[in-house]
Amino acid sequence: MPGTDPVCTETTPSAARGGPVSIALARVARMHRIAAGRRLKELGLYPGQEMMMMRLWDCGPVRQSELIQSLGLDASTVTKMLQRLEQCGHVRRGPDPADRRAVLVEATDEGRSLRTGVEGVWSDLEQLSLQGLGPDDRAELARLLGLVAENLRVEAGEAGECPLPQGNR
Amino acid sequence: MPGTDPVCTETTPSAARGGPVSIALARVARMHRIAAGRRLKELGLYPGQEMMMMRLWDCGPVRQSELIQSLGLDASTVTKMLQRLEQCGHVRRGPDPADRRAVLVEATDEGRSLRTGVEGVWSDLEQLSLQGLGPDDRAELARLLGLVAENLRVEAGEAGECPLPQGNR
DNA sequence: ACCCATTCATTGGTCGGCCAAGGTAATCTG
DNA sequence: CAGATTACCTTGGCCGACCAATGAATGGGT
Repeated sequence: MPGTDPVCTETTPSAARGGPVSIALARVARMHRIAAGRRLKELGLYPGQEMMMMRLWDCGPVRQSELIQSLGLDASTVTKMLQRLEQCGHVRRGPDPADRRAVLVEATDEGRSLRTGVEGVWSDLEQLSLQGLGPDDRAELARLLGLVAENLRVEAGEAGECPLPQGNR
Repeated sequence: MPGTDPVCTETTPSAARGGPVSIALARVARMHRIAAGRRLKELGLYPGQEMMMMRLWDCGPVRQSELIQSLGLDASTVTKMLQRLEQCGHVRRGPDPADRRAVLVEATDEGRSLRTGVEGVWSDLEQLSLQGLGPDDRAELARLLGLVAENLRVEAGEAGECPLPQGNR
């Protein structure tokens, strides 16, 4: 610790020695999100909104609470995101006649028109990320990520479980 | 718009069909971050700050610009984060005598005392995430994540490259 | 019928993160 | 040595995301 220049050009902080995979995961995810953001920006979307729209494309008019559950996000996050999406014209919101405190959400035609663009972004990103990986490597990666997701699902807010494919209400 | 109940309990949005790995990656990363956040909160840190502190633990007094580069974050993000960390007493900042526009950052003793806690959180998280994975699966996951990181590094802001292990100035 | 617990959504606050602009200091030119 | 260009940081604005607290409507007990 005397007059040494610590150089410090370590790529992995020493305190993260105990979690190499976690570090790699965090880094990859951030880069992935950045790359997604760049592409989504040209569509007029912010990262995170594309998931919302995907859900709406599949669903037709949905109650906000179902969106919250299926996305695994906080209620307030969804509220604000929908307010912005509504103001941009991508989404329409209205009261639920069956439950006067609920809100029904639906993609507008303009929102639906984003679909092909988002799909393109998404598959483009997939292709970029997995460049140079053979089919077996890709499958293996998917499998391992699935296992990790299962491990984390227990304690994290469980985003996206679907135990009952039964008629909803 | 007829009386159909689309059920919609799909766990994967159909529009994301083209990027299964990307979807899994995003989900896992978010759950991972949430789990990290829960644990870091008990240490008085917010998710993201731990990386900053790790860097500072390794480095001694560093110029802010080096932090920016090694973390791969935006300059403004680092500025604000450091302002908050300074106000919490985890970090000290001062002028660089050699360059009057630069700022030197250093962890305080209080900041250094967080290290064991953060290491614990990190390894705890690693253990939770990789539960049930054998050593070879873990190595495989690390390898595949490394490949993906390399693919994304090209276009994303390259967080954490260290091309020249040479004495700096 | 009544009250109480639950659900649904919103607001306000905080943080991490980005971008765009700006100001100051160093450095590279001519 | 003057002028333009770069590097370093800060500010302000915006968005995604969390938590905590609130209000409104529903539903269940007794």
